[in-house]
Amino acid sequence: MRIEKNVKCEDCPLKCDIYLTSREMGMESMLNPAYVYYKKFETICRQGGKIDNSTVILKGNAKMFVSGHCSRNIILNILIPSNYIGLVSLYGLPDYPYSVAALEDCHTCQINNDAIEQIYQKNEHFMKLLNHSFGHSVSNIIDKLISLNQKHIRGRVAESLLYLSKVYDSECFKLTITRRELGELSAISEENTVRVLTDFKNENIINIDGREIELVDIEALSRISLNC
Amino acid sequence: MRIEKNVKCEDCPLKCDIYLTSREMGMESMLNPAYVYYKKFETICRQGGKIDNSTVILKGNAKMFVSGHCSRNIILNILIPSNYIGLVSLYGLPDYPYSVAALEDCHTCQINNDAIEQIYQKNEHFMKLLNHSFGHSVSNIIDKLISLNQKHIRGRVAESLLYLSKVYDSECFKLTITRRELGELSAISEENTVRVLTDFKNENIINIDGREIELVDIEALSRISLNC
DNA sequence: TCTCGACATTGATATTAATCAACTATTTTA
DNA sequence: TAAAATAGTTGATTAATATCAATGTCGAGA
Repeated sequence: MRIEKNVKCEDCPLKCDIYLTSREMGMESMLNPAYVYYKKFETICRQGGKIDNSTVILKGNAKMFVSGHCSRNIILNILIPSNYIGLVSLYGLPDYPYSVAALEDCHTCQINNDAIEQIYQKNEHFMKLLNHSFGHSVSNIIDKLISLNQKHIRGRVAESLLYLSKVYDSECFKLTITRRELGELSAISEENTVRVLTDFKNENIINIDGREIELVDIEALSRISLNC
Repeated sequence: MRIEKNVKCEDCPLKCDIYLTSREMGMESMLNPAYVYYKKFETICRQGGKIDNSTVILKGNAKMFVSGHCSRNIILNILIPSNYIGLVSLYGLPDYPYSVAALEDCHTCQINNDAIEQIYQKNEHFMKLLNHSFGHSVSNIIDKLISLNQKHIRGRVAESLLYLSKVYDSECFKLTITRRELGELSAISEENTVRVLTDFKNENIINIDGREIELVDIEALSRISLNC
């Protein structure tokens, strides 16, 4: 982790959103964003830690995960540039309910929650957006709950692959996560993750070359993902 | 389901909260709460259905659950008088992410969301509360996610019993749910639910007499619940 | 009171997925 | 570059839980 000086961040969504409103309200000078750089594997925020800022990923991938019992992790999301951390908890929780760790070197932009809170205290539109995002969080986690509990490993891996395809916005992508982490995304063991991937390959549903994955038969993946 | 006329609801928390603010803002007359009665087993709201009101349980128990694949259910919460339905989704989601069904005959108070929204549009305090409640929802479901995925059935049943003890606010309570539903609360089969209950009884951790359950050794239950 | 149906219980079996063990391939680092 | 660490793979075994089958119990209603 390193604070970066003299960063010019043209396309920082957090700054844009907040910057515009703060200027509108003449509170522009309060923002003082910090640009923070994390090396691969570094922790960006830790489950149980105090939330005191809103962070947006500018560059690099990160994983949002929860540490369960026996230090077994479940990955909730893969974060890509423009994704927020912490904002979902503004006014909500004092502590992070999850951890975030860098999968690659990550550049972030962080703004203190006090500043955001003061600016948005009377901004109904922003609060609505925040609530909306909360609602979707609840909905996503409920979906995950059902998947993990009721789908078999083939369905869970298929779902994860389809999810990653959406995240990377292509049917052909290079994984930023290990097989173990792909397992944690589906909440199954590393070994079974590999086995299912191999099966899918042999069934000509996907192509694998190391971390390069190509979804060949999306139709089949969707069908497998929906079966329980 | 039956709309009840001429109900006097002295201790309706929804009405109180909203009533006070609406009076403050001179919008009292917009509320028009409906008092609705549901017979045991009736659906109070259905997963995927449009959310157009906020409902508070005045009397009776209900279950909040999600229907997964193969119409297998997972119960998220048991609702008791004073618990809200739908409010958590105000501004958030257009559709219910869960269903609620009456476990007993239930009396409810329902207020149209449009009315609440207009009253609270500029009420920062209420929005904060709403966000706070959202944060806790996320947090609770994440906990459930970890439990279901990483705890064994003994731990999950122990956790459910401790949860029910909190809901019913006593170490000795009469279940409002069947064994099957107790299983759905722990996301395990009915048969294994019975087996674990019987084991707990033989280990003198609980006493069972039909639907009457007494938690004898809470210490042990907590320990079992925390083991993975 | 009898019967039906929902609920509860128990044992046997099958299935699923985790774990263990061994090994190969690929990166990192000294 | 060699050695060590990390990542990926495969097979065998074990453990956990679901499912199936049978039976018991209780209350509501004819």
